[in-house]
Amino acid sequence: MVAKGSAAKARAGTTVENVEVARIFRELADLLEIQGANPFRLRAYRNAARSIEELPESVDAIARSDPDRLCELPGIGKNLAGKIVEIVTSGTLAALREVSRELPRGLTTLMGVRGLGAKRARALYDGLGIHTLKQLERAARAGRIRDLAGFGEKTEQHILQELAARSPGEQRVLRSVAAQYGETYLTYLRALPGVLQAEIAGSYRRCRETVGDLDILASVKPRTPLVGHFVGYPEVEEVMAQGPTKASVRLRGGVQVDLRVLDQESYGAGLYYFTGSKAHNIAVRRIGQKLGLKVNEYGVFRGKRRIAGRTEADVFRVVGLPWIPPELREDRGEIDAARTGMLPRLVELGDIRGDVQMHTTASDGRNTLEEMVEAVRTLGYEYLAITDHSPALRMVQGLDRDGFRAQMKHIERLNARLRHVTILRAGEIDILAHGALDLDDETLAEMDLVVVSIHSGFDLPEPKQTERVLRALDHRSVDILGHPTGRILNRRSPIALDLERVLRAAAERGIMLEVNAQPDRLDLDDVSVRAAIEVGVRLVISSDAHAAAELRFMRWGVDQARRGWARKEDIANTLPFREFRKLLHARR
DNA sequence: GCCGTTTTCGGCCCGACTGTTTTCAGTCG
Repeated sequence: MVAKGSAAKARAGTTVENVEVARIFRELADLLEIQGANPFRLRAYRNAARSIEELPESVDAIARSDPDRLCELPGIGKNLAGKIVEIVTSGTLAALREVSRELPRGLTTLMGVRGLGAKRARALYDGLGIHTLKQLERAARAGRIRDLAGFGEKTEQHILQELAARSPGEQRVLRSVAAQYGETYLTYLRALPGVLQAEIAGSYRRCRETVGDLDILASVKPRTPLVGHFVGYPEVEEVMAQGPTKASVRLRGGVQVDLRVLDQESYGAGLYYFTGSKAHNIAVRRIGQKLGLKVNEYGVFRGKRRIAGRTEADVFRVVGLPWIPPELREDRGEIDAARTGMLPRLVELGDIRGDVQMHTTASDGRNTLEEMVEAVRTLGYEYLAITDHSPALRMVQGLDRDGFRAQMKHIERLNARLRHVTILRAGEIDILAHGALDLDDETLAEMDLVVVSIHSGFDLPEPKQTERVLRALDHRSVDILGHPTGRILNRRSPIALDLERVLRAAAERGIMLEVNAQPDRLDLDDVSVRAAIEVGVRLVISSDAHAAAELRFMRWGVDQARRGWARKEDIANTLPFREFRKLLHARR
């Protein structure tokens, strides 16, 4: 199916997406694994897939214009460069067709079932001819799987459970939701006497926008029965595994939580190890190896002697690196940066001086302007922009020209008597179908700050969508492009946009891009944040609050920006009000 | 299949738990 879709696209003359190339490589790796191919070859395909996925520019464009440059991408050599060119030009991959002559493509979906890997997929196919989830379920129900060598009754039951559990809960959990589950669990665990330290590690600690599961790490005094306490948590629905130092449970609501218990001497090494990412850990372990050291979750060892483990900083120190913030640990260049003293000093929540997108009851907000101002004051910000919607957004009753003018007058009166905080007269103006703005030029020119966003026409093809956005950015009153890709996590894909061109245009015109901090938007994403900074685009982090309580979403946006290597100076709303205002004036 | 402050050949991260095994393979993170 993958190859067919690509072929159709290639014929239509449009580009093959990076994620699609990555998916083909992953599928090929899975099939090769089932065939029993050299494991390092599989790793090469999977590394390449990841590398392509994280590439902020189009691999299709590189393949067409300058194929030699493909070999400069991490994990891509001559062979894989050739395969990328083949995918981009023909839409298919001969190697994939070849493997699927021997093995049905569907076999790889079996590997998506927890507990089934390549070996068992192969056994299921060879023994029972199973290559779809439906066949798998039927065979399990009929009790035919238990007779296969290496399988048993328990495995069969487990497969049925996994199949039953999977349909609704395949999505990753939003970081903000994971935070609620995780922090409560943590409080419960810490309350057990004998628990010395406990933290959430994994992708949650790395501040990824979504998490697959939660990894909790704890150190205890000897003989503390933490695993028992862990599985006894009232919200636990199912205990999936339980050993002396490790356990996995599934909570009501479907979130999986893993616990690892270590003693204090190993806590730092364990925290480091289970924070990941896997790719980062492997890279650092390799450095350790070259120094004659063994790095594992219990510490760093020279021979049998542990030379580090109590803290993360110790682990980094003995392999010759400074401590690297978890947000950067993705093996995207942070290790080289650390080695050469080039790690960025990342922006922090405390650096934020203003919030420049929020809504009031004048459009779709739930609190009045005065209530929002008061809430902003409590947070200690110096300024805020009120950015109610424009008229095109019918369903929320956006403001029209007169509405905005009345609101601006109102704000002027409020500003006259406010101290310590200034309200910017602003709006979130819709970008209409062909890139025109949803408010007259005169009113726009009177505003202190103009955010423009797309709220309709999400499905335009890339060239049209890109032209539409570029045209909107041509408007001289525009200051900020709001939630630039329009994606909603787990619900709506990003619009098709040539982000490179948009970034270049924004850089030229001094237009800022938003990192929208709504936990289901987090738009721009981490890779795009970094790409924006690299071409010199200034960013803002905005809560886009639709209620006073949502002003606190700012933290999710800051996390996201940090993952994109953003420093304080990359984020315009870390500026004091005078300087931020100067920045706005300089544009006009 | 990639990659190189030991290398263009010979490496490529490491340990816990489960279930099916009589000492370990498979899977996962």
